[in-house]
Amino acid sequence: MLTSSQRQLLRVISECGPLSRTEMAQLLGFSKAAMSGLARDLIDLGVLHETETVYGPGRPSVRLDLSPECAFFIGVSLLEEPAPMVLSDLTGKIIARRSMPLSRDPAVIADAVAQALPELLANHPDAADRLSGIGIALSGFVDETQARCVQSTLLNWQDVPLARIVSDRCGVETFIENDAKAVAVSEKLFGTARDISNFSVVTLGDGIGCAHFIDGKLYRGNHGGAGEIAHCTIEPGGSPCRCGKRGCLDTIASMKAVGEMARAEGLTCTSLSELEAQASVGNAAAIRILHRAASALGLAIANLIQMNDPGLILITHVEGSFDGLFGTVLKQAVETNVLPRYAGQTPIRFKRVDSDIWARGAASIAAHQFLIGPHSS
Amino acid sequence: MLTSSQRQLLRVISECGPLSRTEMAQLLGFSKAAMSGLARDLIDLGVLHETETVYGPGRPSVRLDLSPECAFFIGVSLLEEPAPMVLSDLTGKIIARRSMPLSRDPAVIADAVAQALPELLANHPDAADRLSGIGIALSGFVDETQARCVQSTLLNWQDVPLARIVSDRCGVETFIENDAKAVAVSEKLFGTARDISNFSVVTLGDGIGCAHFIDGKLYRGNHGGAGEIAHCTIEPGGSPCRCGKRGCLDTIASMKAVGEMARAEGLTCTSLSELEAQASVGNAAAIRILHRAASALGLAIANLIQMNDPGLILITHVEGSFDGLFGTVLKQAVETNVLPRYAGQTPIRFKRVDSDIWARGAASIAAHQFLIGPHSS
DNA sequence: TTGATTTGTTCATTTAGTGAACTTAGTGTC
DNA sequence: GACACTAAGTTCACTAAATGAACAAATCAA
Repeated sequence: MLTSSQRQLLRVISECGPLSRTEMAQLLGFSKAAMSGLARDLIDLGVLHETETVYGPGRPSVRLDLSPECAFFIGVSLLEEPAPMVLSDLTGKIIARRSMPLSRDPAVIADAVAQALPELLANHPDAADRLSGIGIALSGFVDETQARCVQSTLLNWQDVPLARIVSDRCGVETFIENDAKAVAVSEKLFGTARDISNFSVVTLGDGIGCAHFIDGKLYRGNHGGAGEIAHCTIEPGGSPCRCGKRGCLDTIASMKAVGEMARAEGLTCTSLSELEAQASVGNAAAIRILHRAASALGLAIANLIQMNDPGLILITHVEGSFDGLFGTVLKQAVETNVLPRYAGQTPIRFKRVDSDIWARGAASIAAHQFLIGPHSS
Repeated sequence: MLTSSQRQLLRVISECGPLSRTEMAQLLGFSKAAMSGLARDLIDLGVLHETETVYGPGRPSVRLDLSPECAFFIGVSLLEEPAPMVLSDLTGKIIARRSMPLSRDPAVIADAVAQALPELLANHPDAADRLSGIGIALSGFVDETQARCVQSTLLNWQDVPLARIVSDRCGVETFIENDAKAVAVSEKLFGTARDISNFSVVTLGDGIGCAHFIDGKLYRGNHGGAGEIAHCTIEPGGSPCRCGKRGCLDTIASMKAVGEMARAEGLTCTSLSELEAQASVGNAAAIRILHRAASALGLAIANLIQMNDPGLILITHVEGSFDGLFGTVLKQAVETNVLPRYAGQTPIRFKRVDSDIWARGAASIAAHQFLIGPHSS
C-alpha cells in the first residue's frame, strides 16, 4: 500500500510526464530531503525508474518516470456481445486482447472473467506475476467506491456488488465504472487530458455518453448521474425517447438516431462517413440529417461549456471523421451558442477511437486505483 | 495562521453544527488524543467554545461550536448604487449595515471602503478589534486566488487587482468574488446548504446567476466562468441578448426580461408578484409571460441536473413567491425535462432573500477564507 | 585546473500524529 | 447512598514523516 505522499508523486508524474526529483519537490511543495526518500522507496518498489539525464549548469538532473511494467491491469467492457477484454500495462499500452461471452448474471460474468484470465495472461508471465487489478465498464450508475452497480437498465441490475463478486471469483482486486466515466479516466491517465484538471469527455457512438473531470478528479454527481448529457432536452416537445421524455439529445445526435433518420428518409447508407459522402455530393436528406444532429450536439456542448467552463472538451467517435459537414456544423453551433467572449476559448478536440475504447477505459479504472488510490484530492 | 487539521475541524463543525470531540475524531479519522489537542488549541484561540452537554450512558459529551464573535467580516456589494456594506460575525449574522458610493475606479472604491469602515465599526468595539477580512462581490470573473478581477463588463475592468488595492488602503485582508459564487459560498457556510457537498445556486433577480459547489468546494471553472447559466441558449434563434447571441435564458426568465415583456404587452405591472396576481385573475398576457419564463428556467435547471447531478438546487429570489403559477410551471418544467428515473430525486429549494444578499455573500467570502482557507480540499 | 552551480543525499531535529493507560463525570442497580 | 459500569476526554511516551543545514556529486565555464 502506497502512502499519500507517494501517490501525490505518482500523480504529478502521470500528469506532467518524467520529472526530476527537484522539479517534483517544487511542484508538490516538499523538501528535497523528503523527495529523495520518497523517490528511493518508489524506485525500490519498482514503480519508478530513472530515465534521461538533463544537462545544464550545475549537476545534471535525472528524470524519473513510471515503470510501465511494474503493474498490469485487465479491462472488461460489458457493452458489447461478446464482451471485449484487454490486458494493459501501467501506461495504458495494450498487451493482449480477448473477448468473453456477455451475460446479465453477475456470477456468470465472474466465471467468464476467471476463465478468460489465464488465456489473456498466457504469453505474459510478467503480467501474470504483477496483475494488480481488474476494471469493468458498464452502462449504468456506479457507486463512489467503484464497487457496486446501483442501477443498470441494459443489464437489468439494481444494486449489484459486481466488484466483490468478480474479485472473490478471480482473486484480483476489481473495480467497476460507468462507461463514459471510465473513458474520461483513461484520457486523464493515458490520453490527451493528462495535464488538464477540468475537462469533459463526450463519447459519440450508438449512444452519447459524457463525463466530467473537475479539479483533477472524476466528478460522479450526487447520484452517480453527472454527465447524462444524452438526455438533456434539446428540442422541447421533440421526438419521444426511450427514456420516456421528449427531444433528448440522444434522439437527434447519437449515431443510432442518425442511422434511423437516414433509413426513415429512404437512404441506404446509415454510417456517419457514408452520410458525409452523400452530403458532399449534394444529397439534401443527408445534409439535413447531419446538420440537425451536429447542431443539436453543438448546442448541448455549448450549454455544457456555459455551465461548467471546462478547459477542454474531448469528443471521441468510433467512426467517421470531423473534417466534413458534421464537424463544421458542430463547431459552428458551439461557437454561436457560447458567450461571444468565450468563443474559441474552450478547445474542442476530436479523437477517433477503436472498439477497444471501453475495455481500455475499464483497465484505466484499475490503474487509477493503483496509482492514485480511492481517496479524494 | 491555522493548521490544515484545525481547518478540517472547523469545516466539519461548520457543516454539521456543534459536535463533541469524540464525534469529530470519528468523522475526521483522528485519534481522540489528537482531537483533544486540536480542540484545546482552538478553544484557547477563541475560535471554538463548549456548548451543551449531552447526557447518556458514560461520561457526558460536550459539544463544541464556533464562537460567533471570534472574528468579524465586512462584505461589500458592487452591484448596486449606492453599494451596500454589511458587518457580519463568523456565523453570518449581520451586525451593522451601511452603504457607500459606487465607482468604477478601484482606488475610489478603496477610499470609499476605508471611509465607511469606521462608521460600520463605530458601535462595535469587538468587531473593530477582531475584524478579520473584507469580501467584495462584483459582477464579472475573478481569478482563483480571489484577488484579481479578470474581467467585468459592468465595471469595465480588465485584470484589476482589486483585493490588493483595497487591502493596501484599509489594512485588512481582502478577497473578491463573483456575485453568484459569493452567494453560493454564503449558503454553504451560513445557509441551507451547509451539509451538502454538491449543489448549485441559482440567483433569480434582474439578472440570473448560478454557481456550483462540487465535492464541498466552490467550482470556478477553467476561466472562472462556471455557472454562466444565464447565457445558455434556451430558444435557439430566439430574441437577441445583450451578450451578442440569441435566445439566452437571460432574455426570457430574468426579472428584467419578464418586466420588459410585460411592458411590451401593455401591462402596467412588471414585478413577479404583480404578474402572478394578474395571472390568477385570468390575464392571458401575464399567464403567457410567466409560463414562458418559468418553462425556460425549468428547462435550464433540468439541463443542469442532467449535466451535473447536484444534490440540491437552491433558487434565491428577491421578490415574489414560488407557490403561484411561476413556481408551479417551473417545477413541472424541471420534472418533464429530467430523466424520468431522476424526477423528484433532486430537491429544489426556494429562498426569498433581501437586498443584502450580495453583501452577505461578499462577507462570507472573507469568512470562508478565515475558516477554511485558500487551500483546496 | 579551478570555481561556479545545481542536483541529490545524509542526518539530526521538529512536528503531528498514534495507542494505551488514566481521569472524569455521569447513569443504573441494589 | 455505595458501587459497578460506561463512555468522554486527557496525558504521555513513542513513531512516522516531514524539515533544514551541511555535504557529496556531477557537470559547465573560464
